[in-house]
Amino acid sequence: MSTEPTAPQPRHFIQQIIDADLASGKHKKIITRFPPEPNGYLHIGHAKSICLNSGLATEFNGQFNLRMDDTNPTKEEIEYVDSIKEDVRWLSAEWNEHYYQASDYFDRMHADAIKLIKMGKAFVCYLSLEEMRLQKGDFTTPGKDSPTRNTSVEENLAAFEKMTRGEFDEGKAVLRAKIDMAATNEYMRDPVIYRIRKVEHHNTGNKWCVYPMYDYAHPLEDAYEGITHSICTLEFEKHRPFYDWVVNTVNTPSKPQQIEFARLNITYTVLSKRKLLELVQENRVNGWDDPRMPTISGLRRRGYTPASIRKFCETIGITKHNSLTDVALLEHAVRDDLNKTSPRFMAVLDPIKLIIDNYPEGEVEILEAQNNPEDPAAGSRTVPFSKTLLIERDDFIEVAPKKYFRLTPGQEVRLRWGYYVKCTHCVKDAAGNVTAVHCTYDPATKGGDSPDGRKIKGTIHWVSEAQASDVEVRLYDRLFTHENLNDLGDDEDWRTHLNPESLKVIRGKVEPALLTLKPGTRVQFERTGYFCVDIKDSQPSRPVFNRTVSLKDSWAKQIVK
RNA sequence: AGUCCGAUGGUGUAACGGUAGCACAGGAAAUUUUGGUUUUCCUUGUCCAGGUUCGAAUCCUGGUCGGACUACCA
Repeated sequence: MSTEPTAPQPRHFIQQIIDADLASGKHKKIITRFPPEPNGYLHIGHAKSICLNSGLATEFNGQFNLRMDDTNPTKEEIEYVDSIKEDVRWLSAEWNEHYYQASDYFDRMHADAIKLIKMGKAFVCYLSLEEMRLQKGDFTTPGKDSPTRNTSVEENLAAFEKMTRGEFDEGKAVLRAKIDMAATNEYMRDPVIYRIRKVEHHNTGNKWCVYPMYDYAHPLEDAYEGITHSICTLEFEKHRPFYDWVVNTVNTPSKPQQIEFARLNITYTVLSKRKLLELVQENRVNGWDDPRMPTISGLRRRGYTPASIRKFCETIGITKHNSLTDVALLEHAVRDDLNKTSPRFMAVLDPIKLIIDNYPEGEVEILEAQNNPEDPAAGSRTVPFSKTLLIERDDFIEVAPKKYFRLTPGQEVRLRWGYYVKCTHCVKDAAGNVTAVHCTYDPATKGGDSPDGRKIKGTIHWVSEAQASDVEVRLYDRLFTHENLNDLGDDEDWRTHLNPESLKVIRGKVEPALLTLKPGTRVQFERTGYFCVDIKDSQPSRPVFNRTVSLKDSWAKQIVK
């Protein structure tokens, strides 16, 4: 039996490299890794890398490692380690038992540094930072050799030992690889591989006062773990020759291959750890998990699902050229997911009274409402109905434009799950603001169908005033008003483009069923958008709702035209 | 300035010498107890100039434009 021929799945360049490596027998099994430095919270750009690396491991039946790249104790904290693990787990990238820390390799890296010294491939240099910069040369001029470049192996061994014991102050000595000061690639001009940092490390405490540099440490970490494909972003392209130099000169048993891909950029947001840290430190947002932040924790709190983020990462693909992804792609991914999965409720965000003049005073009816028309299995709930309701202020207009299907004097609309009502008139205050809308209902249309089959164009949502609850609703919008934050002039501060209206806090009126939801629950407010119960600030029976994303609104578009 | 990398609709991508396809965005319609969803249709593209070839988005040469790099950060 043969399966129906299907179109071949498009394969990006990294999958093709792996295909070839497996076919040639270079590798039997692949091992990938995600190696964040624990100096900040993960963001959607990291999600791209996590999905890529863990996805490749799954696809090729390989292994995925999570590794803290913690070689610089001055910037790293245990708080970040914990948040990173939580976020990677939330995205359901499974590392199983393969959790590692670069700092656990410090002994081995140090031994390999001694190996390099013995080979005459590394030396201790006493040049100051400034002197070293001057001797480095530039794009067009070769660098100058360090005065200690040709000292004996014995001297270097002793000097490195002194460094390691803490006999030098910070900045007084470094260990450098001995390669070529005239190399066209600056990263090959005797790069520093160990520096002195007399700082406590969150994992190794005060055991060390010398710490390996990224360019030296990273290839070794990969090699120690047997990583086959070490995937990083484009800015490391020029580091690759040194990566290979380390692997080949130390001659590690396994020889990982570095592959670079383009990092993610999204319109109307910043995606650099430094800028995100500044937003937090300058209190421009309320922490790393502020729902406006593009961090994983921010998106989670905003109501994004892991599946929607994974879908987004799949959609944007993997290439080597820099691009700017429209945030609409992200929003589409979450709408698409939430549309299928979230139960519907009625909530009125900008209430105005609707009084049904011919409805009995004091009567309360219990109506049945479907939870999700997309999913009959989601069942139904009940909503109370009475003479005085609250509806959206937008759903009434005294003088209606063409094709307005909502309430306007003389027009009939359907109250969702309720009755047909016909608008009669409105009441205004002294200033001319509408304070209440009046209507009459047709008792024969209970549930929203009319026996005579007459068609109603507009259906609006509502809550019964007496039974409605007052809740806090947070309406989030994009954090920046500028589309491409990478495109600013040198003297232009990205902060000036912050959107002053990125957060609006309002009080809404909601149906009773909305009060008992657990924090983190995602729902749709019918005709409005997707919301979730805030996981931090909600209290029992006092939920706070975060707007994840609004529904598409083609009427709003039409009205603009 | 040098080296390296890249260039496909408005945006993100696919096509690996043989019909430029998909998704988003935008537009039109049908369906709809959400102006949502769903369905159908439409608009819009191979950076430029040469070359190789029966045939080029794809290979070659030259240009143009964009990005990365000048840390004892990662």
